[in-house]
Amino acid sequence: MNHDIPDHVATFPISVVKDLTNLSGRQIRYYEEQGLITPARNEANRRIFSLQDIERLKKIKKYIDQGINIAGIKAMMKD
DNA sequence: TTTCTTACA
DNA sequence: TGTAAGAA
Repeated sequence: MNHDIPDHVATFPISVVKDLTNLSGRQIRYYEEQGLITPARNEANRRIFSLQDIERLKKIKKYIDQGINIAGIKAMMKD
């Protein structure tokens, strides 16, 4: 049986993402507002994140911890 | 109980 | 960025 979760499939609620990234809910929502991440939404308008979203946030946190601002991060991660 | 949006002493 | 409020 395949128990792996495809990295592009969104399944985690924000509470899990907070624990996995050490970012606050405020930060996670703000980064979405800034277009750095685009998590999906479920029928209840709840954000649901994929492993890809989580890796992206970890990368963002790394930059934030280095003192880089949103504009700078946007430029570097502009995919 | 958890998450969402909006607003700001 | 944190936190308060009110809604869902």
